[in-house]
Order: sequence, then C-alpha cells, then structure tokens
Amino acid sequence: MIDAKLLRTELDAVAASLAKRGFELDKAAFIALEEKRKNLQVQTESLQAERNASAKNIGKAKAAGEDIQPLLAAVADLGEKLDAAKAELSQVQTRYQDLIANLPNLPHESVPVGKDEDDNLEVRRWGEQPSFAFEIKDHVDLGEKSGLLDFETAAKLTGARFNLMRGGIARLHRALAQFMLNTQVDEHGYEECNVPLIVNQDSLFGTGQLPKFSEDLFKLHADHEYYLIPTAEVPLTNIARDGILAADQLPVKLTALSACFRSEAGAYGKDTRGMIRQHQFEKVEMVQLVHPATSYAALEEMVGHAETILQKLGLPYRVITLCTGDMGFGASKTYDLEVWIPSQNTYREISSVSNCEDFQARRMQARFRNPETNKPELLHTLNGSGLAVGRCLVAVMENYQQEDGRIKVPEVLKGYMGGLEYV
RNA sequence: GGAGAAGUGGCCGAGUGGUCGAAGGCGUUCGCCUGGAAAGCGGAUAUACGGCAACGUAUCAAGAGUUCGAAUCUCUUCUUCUCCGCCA
Repeated sequence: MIDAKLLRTELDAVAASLAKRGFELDKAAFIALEEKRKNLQVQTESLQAERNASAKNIGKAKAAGEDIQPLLAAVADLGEKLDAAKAELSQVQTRYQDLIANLPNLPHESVPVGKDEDDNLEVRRWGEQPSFAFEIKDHVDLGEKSGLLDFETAAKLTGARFNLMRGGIARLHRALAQFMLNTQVDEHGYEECNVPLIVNQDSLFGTGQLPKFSEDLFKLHADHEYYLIPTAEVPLTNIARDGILAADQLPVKLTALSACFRSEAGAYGKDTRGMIRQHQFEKVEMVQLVHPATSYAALEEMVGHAETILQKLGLPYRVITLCTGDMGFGASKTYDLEVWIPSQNTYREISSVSNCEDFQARRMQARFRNPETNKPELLHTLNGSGLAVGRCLVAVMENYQQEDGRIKVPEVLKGYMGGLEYV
C-alpha cells in the first residue's frame, strides 16, 4: 500500500510515478473523496467528543446524587445523529480503503520506464549456449519418448496444465529441489521453513494478491475463506504480519520449498505445450525482511543467490531489469533471471526477485523497532525465486539432452541421484 | 468432534458500567550517584488520524448489540490452553 500521507501531500508526484507503470490515478476523484472523508471525520469526531463529554457529566452528576433526567433529555437525539454520521463516514472510508488497496507500488527511480516486456533492460549474461550436433528435441518430446513426463495421464487425473512425472524425471525434479533448498540454507544463510500451502485472506491481502488478483488464485470452497498459495512468498512474508521485530534480528532470511498453485485465468493460449506454465508447480522461495536502508543491497544479494543455482547447474542465463510497465503489483524494483531454453531458442523466466520496499509491510503492519527513534517503523520486504523447480527441470532436460534422448545428470546433482549419470 | 477456561501495551499482569489509554512489574531509555560498573534513586516509555499547539477522536482478539456512557454486560466469529474422543 502506498503511504496515505504521501498520497495526500504529494499527489502529483505519486500520480506521475504511477503513470510510469501505465497506471492512471484519477486525481480529481481522489481529492474529492479525501475532502469528503476529512469533513465527515471531523464531524463524526466532534459528535463523539460531545457524547463523551456529556456522558462524563452524567456520571459526575449521578455520583453527586443530582437529578440526571434533564441531562439525559439534552443528549436524547445525539445518538441518532452520531450513528448517521458514523455510517456515512464508514462508507466513505471503505471506498477510500478500496482505492488505496488497489494502487500498485511506486517504481524505484532506477527502474527503466517502459510499456511492456520489450522495454526490459538486459543487465548481464552468464554461460554459453550449448551447441548440438544433432536435431534437438524439446522437453515434451524428451519426456514422452521415455514415458517419464506424462501430460496425457495428468490431464486424465485432473485436467489441462498439470503434469505427471515418473521414474528418473521425478527423481531429477526432486534432486533439483533439494539441491536448491540446501544451497540457500547451507551457503546463503536462509532459515528453512515448511509453510502452510493454504492461507487466509488477510495473508493474501498482506502480500498484495488480494483484493485485485483473486482470479489468479485457487479458492477452496469450504466454510473458511481459504486459498491455495500462489507462491511461498505469501506465508513466508506474512510471518512478520502484525509483529514488531527487534533491530538486531534483522535481516530475517527465510526460504521454503513449496508447491504453488496458480489459476492464471488470463493466460490461456500462452505456453500451452509442456510444463512451462502449469496450475501446480514447485518453487524454492527466498524472502528477506530488512532494515529500509539496506533493502537495495539485499536485492542485489538475492539476485546473486538465485544466480548461484544456475551457475552450479551450468545453465546459461541472463539477468534483466523489468521496466516500469512490466513489474508486478507490489514491486518497487524487479530483476528477472531468464534461463536458456534451446528448443525455443530463447531465454525464459525462471526467477523473479523483487524489492517491495514498505508496500507489503504497510499492508500487513510488519515493523521493527528502530533503535535511533525507539519507535516501530515499517520493514522492507523482498522476495525471489531461488528457483522455480519445474522450469529448471525443463532447462536441465533440454540443455543436457543427448542424441539418444537421454538426459545427462548435471555434476552437482549426482549425489542426489544416487550417482546416476543419465536419465 | 464433545466438555471447560482464557484472549488487556514490547513482554508479564491488575481492572465493582462513569474521572480507565488503562494500576503494578519487567524490559528499554534519559538523568543522578560512581574512578568505572552493579545496585539504588528520579523521569520518560502504545499506535493511528485530525490540529501550529493546547488538545480531540479511535483502538483492551474481531464483528454486532444493550446503554447517556462498555476493557467491564449480551450475541456471533476467530485464536490459545486443559480434559475426553478420533487420527497420519
């Protein structure tokens, strides 16, 4: 959430900043609503002050044994007036909250201004794209040839955009996940977490998926308003919700391997083939809760943590800075890692690392006690994939494929594969 | 799933419907004391919104209600604890 005070005092600057992301803020409507809210609030509060004062007088008079009937008569209609004022105020406040809750985060000044993914900026490349002396296959053909990646059966079990992995591919997928999680925990100092895959609405509001993006989520139709997590960012970040951390606890670095569930209602027709875009996938997520002064250093660090995985796997990739128009709702700045996919002759997103600054922290009231002021202040939150396991499996299969259709097991995964050299 | 108890500030914990934003303690912090420290003594110490300020308003798990007035009474929901049952 954008700071309401900033919105009031620097409306033009906020609107200009949001315009860079292609978001049009209706300034006139906001000013009108704000004016109305303020008037109603002042009016309501003065009625409440009046009520409190007379209630106090009645109390005193009663204690002194005086006749309170005249006093009661004097405030007879106050309750009704107050109720009416309160009702009107809460209506306006709800509209005001809705408006603010639906505003995306302000982009950081270092983010390139642009309309869509074509305006993203490549930062660096790593690794060499492999050359093959034979006709290469994509991961779908490779998987179906061996029978170890079975989309047809998955469609029977559930429906489109699910997959069934078996045998060596299932093992390779698990090996990748374990390798990633171990690396983030053992080498990069994250605390391993095992999180609920089902969360409530408050958590989804906190990280920004609700109220605006409910159609991307799987909702459970039970008594509770529960949803399947679209990413472990939701439970991990919400650990800090409604809490105040001591300054010496920072930075908090959390990681989790989890299944993720995305409805992606708007994505039909995109990446229909293979396991690039699925309703269910696994991901190792990294989250950091940091002092505001260090969040941009933490962002660079986290990109490095994600890059480590690809480097150890020997997968070529590039790092790009998302432009203002391509960033997610809650991000101030985002780097994407894109891995080389030979069959598509292009780089595809495999990780996204974002600094949300205080945007999520404000929504969830996640704070730390600043020793300089001794006051609770909002944290900065960051999240990033380290990495998406399914897409990484695709990259490994395609980059490590052999002429006979087998997959060579990357060196770092051999220990996880019982020493197996090929799948 | 059944029965009972409970949710109050950073933490613990008191609170007969009225002067309670809330005693007391711990913690934190400032000052005194000291060669320095500990102990001791004195002060400060929730958050948000409005206001230059004085101050006002809201918040005692959440929501609704009763009342001139609710931390306190009623209802609903959530959470925690204890006992019983069931279960991986």
